[in-house]
Amino acid sequence: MSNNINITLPDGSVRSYGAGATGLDIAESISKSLAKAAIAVRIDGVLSDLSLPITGDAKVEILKRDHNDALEMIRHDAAHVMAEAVQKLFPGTQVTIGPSIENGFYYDFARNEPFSPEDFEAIEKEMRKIVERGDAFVREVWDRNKAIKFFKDKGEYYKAELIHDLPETEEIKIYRQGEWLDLCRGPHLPTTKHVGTAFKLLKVAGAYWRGDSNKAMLTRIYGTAWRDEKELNAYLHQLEEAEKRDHRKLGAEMDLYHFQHEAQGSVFWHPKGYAIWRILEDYIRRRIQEDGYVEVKTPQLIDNKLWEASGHWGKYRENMFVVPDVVPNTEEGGKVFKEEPTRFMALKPMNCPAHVQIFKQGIKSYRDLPIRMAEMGCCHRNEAHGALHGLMRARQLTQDDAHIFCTEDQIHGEVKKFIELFRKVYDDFGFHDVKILLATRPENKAGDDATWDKAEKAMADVLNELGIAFEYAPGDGAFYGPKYEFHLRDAIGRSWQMCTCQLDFVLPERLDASYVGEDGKKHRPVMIHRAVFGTFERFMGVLIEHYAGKLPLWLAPVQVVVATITGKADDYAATVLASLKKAGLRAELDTRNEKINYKVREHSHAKVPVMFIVGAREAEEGTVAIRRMDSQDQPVEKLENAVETLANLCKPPY
RNA sequence: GCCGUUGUAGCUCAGGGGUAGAGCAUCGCAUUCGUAAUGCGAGGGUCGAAGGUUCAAAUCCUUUCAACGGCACCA
Repeated sequence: MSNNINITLPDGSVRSYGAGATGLDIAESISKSLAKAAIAVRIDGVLSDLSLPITGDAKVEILKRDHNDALEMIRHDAAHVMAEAVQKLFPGTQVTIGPSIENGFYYDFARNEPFSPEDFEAIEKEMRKIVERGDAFVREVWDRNKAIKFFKDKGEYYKAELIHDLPETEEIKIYRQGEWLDLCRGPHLPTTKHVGTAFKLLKVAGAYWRGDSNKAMLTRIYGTAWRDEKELNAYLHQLEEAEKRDHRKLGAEMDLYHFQHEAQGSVFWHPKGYAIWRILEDYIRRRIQEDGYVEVKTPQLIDNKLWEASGHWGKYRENMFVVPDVVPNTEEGGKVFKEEPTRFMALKPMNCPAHVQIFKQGIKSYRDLPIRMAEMGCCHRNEAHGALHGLMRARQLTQDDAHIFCTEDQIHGEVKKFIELFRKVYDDFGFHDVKILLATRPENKAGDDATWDKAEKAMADVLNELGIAFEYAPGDGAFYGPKYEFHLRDAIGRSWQMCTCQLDFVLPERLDASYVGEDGKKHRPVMIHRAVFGTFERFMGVLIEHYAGKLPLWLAPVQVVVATITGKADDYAATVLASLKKAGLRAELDTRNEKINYKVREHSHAKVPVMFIVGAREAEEGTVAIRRMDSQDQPVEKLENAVETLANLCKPPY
């Protein structure tokens, strides 16, 4: 065996080094400046410490601070530095885990006293000291039992548990920075100095140990870290900007809707908000009618016997609003119910069981399939208080729902048809960055594994055949079948599931739906649950944030305001408004006794996309001065031309 | 549901044991104005709710409700 190893560099050149040479050795052999700038090394594609000896032939890439992976390492190291700082300042705090995340890092601590944002300054100060100290991150491999004992002796029970649960095959790696050390799989930057000072602690939050709500609640500190101050400030600025796009803030400012305590989690839609709703509803109706859907309406309150049969009573009850099927007691000061209720109904949390009931009316033939049964279905879900989040997570929600009853042979065609519909719709709304997941069987599931195998394979096949990239989300499926999840991000980067498409082999069986096949025998239909918007509520929330409230003309609740400069133009302004309304536009009139500056400012804030401004001159000449949002231009046009042009611009895309 | 933070006028916020404040918004009057705030005046609050401490509570304490940030759960 030779003592030399061949290292292939990214430019294709091959150099020979003694076995055990490190990334740093290689960098030094290339240039002094590279060695100085190097922060990590990629060995055969695996990110590693610069100081790790390389034992065999390998492809090696030296990474500098400007590399994308560097940012992740800076954040991970910042988490370690924070953990040391916290343990120094708050003795007795146990460390648990602290990964890098998108835009930053966090560390979960176990401590009886919670941390407060007021502690941040002290922690950051201590972190800067540790960075300034510049200790090397030293990698050590420990014996498993020694490591467990070490951490237990230190009172670090969470760490000991982590080590105990690591697979036998895994090396127990410890990274040391000066006196402080932590269990970690690495890799790390050469020294704490490399973390830099472009970091900031952002918030404290509770988080369950190992993500399990039955386990202890830890305190998590979130921070962000960047290569330099400039990047950090840009990010903090971006956060501020994102706050301004928040649909809850814009919803109030634009007078779209409100919430109040008495109907927690349910929306009071104001005229303008509901105008947007109706535009969405009209649009999606046109789309699904073209695709051969029929529309139905089903009951809100349904006896629990149906929910028992469908499986919701067993698997979904904690999310349902249950209503005793009893006449309430009306005695003053008496109990609400004289006796403990024994019969129950429930507000529907989903539309599917009701749609199956419609399917089951009469006898269906294979010739009737597929049946695409749609409903703008209003559902109620008893969401945990902490889960509620404006329009994104409400207790009353309305899905643009449909269930497609089809044969197994039709699955491919129907799913494909649906994905084409999804693409058209999201394109029309300007949503181009959609993440697609295939969610597979959860633990709490109905149906046998063979059925699940079949369903999951069918769904993966369709996407593969259509050449659509997707990722798996193991365990995230509905209890009755696997599903596609289509996720969009909100203003502050949170991802929300919108569109969905779920295959279901279970419910038709449970509710005994059948059709007569070509062979004259009974068969089970397959059910495809799908929603394009998902829910109107969430779709609107994302829509508002996506456009920062500045909705495209066809969606704007008020498309144009006619604003007068002087009372002398009031009569003319009324005729302008009439022409706009006649052309089918959503128009309003502002003849208030205010200066035009004031009106322009106010309607701009209300995000009205177009203003027709009329004064004495326009009244005289039969024209309007047109002001588009965010434009300094004020072209003056003949009224008829202006209305026609605007009407064309306001046409829905479909 | 769990951890933390915050609740004062319609909105944004100041005040912090001794008579409840500002700006914007609202209403009235004046002004008739050319593209992001015209002037003057008036009205508006059980200080989230309940209980407690105190001569006195918006302020201190307890409980509770809600909102916000996470976690868990999910469209």
